[in-house]
Amino acid sequence: MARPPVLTPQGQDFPRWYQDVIAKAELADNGPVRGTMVIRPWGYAIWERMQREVDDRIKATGAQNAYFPLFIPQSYLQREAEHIEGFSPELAVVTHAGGKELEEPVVVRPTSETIVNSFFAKWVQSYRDLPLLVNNWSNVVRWELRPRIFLRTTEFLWQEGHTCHATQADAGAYARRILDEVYADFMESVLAIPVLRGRKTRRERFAGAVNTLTCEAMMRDGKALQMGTSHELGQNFAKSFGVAFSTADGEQSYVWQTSWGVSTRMVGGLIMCHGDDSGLRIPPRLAPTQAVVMVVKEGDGVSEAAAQLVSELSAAGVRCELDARTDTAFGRRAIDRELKGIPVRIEVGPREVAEGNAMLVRRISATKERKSLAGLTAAVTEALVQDQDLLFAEALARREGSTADVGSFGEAVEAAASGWARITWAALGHEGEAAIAEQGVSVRCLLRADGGVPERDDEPELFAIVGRSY
RNA sequence: CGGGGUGUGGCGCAGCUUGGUAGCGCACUCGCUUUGGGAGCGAGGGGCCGCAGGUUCAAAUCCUGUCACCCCGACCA
Repeated sequence: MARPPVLTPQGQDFPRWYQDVIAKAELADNGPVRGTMVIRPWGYAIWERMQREVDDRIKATGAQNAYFPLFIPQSYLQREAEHIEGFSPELAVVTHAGGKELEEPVVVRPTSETIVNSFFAKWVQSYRDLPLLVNNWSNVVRWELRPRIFLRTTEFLWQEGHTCHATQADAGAYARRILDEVYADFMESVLAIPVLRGRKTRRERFAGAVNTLTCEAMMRDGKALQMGTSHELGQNFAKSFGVAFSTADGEQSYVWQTSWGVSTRMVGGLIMCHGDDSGLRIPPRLAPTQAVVMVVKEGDGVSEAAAQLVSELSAAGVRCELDARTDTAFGRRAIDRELKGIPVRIEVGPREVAEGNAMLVRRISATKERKSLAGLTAAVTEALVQDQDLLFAEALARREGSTADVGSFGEAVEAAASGWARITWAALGHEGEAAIAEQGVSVRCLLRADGGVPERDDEPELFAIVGRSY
């Protein structure tokens, strides 16, 4: 009966556990080119759910989707000095095509600020064209030295938003709105991942931005994951690309811009924030399949009862599927669903049908209860709501319990071995930031004392959250 | 780029020291028995031993070179 565990236990080797879950839950495979990945149907279904939820929120802020090209003239990248300096080490450049060498090499987009702005320059003429709010769902390529599937891949999928505003205040407010209403809301209410919203230090800022806002989450091993960023670009790109407009007074002015993105990295965050030694745990609001009705064993009326449950659950709005593959051992199927993180399992067999009930097995609360067939749909919908909250509460408690208030660099580094440290920015500063970097520890973000997002780096009484990161 | 390690069926590994023509577990196929927490038994299929040279009657094994990948340090969603 005692079998070796399906997955390497987290406590034994976390990175190994991560690789194991991805393989066993059939999320993805490594591609043939280093750093590339094949996202398998279950992994992609999760991504599609993320896309849907994020896309709805983006549109609610007034942005519209558009598409910009994969290939960008190399010269475009060079127009913004900091930007090219930041990205040049990781660019993939096409020098040959159509059987001959190209006159001007073409880069595969690492991000689209340059090509987007070259068109914004044409589209924006008047203050009446502002704000211009555009979002692009795409793939991008950044040649990675040390790839890690979903977390840091050479090619990844994401959305990148690009906006133009008439004033700095408007741009700043919009960058903040994306952070709050799109990213943090999605991560907390759908992914059930608590995030700290903060401001990046100069060192951690996006290449070409004047301010980078971030959502930082803690993984189960205590490391931080940057789940999403929203940047204020100031007028840097506007000046490089000539994105200017006539104000109501007839003056020429450069636009103020933002850009912001979340990527398939969130899938990695989902895995590492919620997964346990039995596999994935997908929050109900995200789960592509929320409930699976399993025929445990054939018998009188079993298939009919199972089919009936599926149709009742579907009618109640539960994303639901039937598993009647009784040619495969029950234990195998049950474990497979656990690995994939499906929130609720309903087990029906001859015993249950005879008694007029079914077994409700919950992945997140790890409970198993007998329920009458008549009350099952209500019990499932209630369980889905409760377990969404339970998962969030658990992650929040873990983060709180693994964050230490410290007063020195040394203590911060020590705390970062197992979690995060909170230290005043005055005590740390840029020198401290450089010092802890030697130990592989970085400032994840700056916060106000009340947890609010700072407007400036030099506000008094700021706190730095420091830790190891992916 | 610096340090450490590994390349053997789809996956994970043994075999190498002391050369003799490749094996184990999982997975896969077929059959029977099973089916309430990774089923059992039996029978099968599948390997350029990373690549290229060399030594030898004979190389997965010894020698030389080379490539790839993994882990740890400087950058990134």
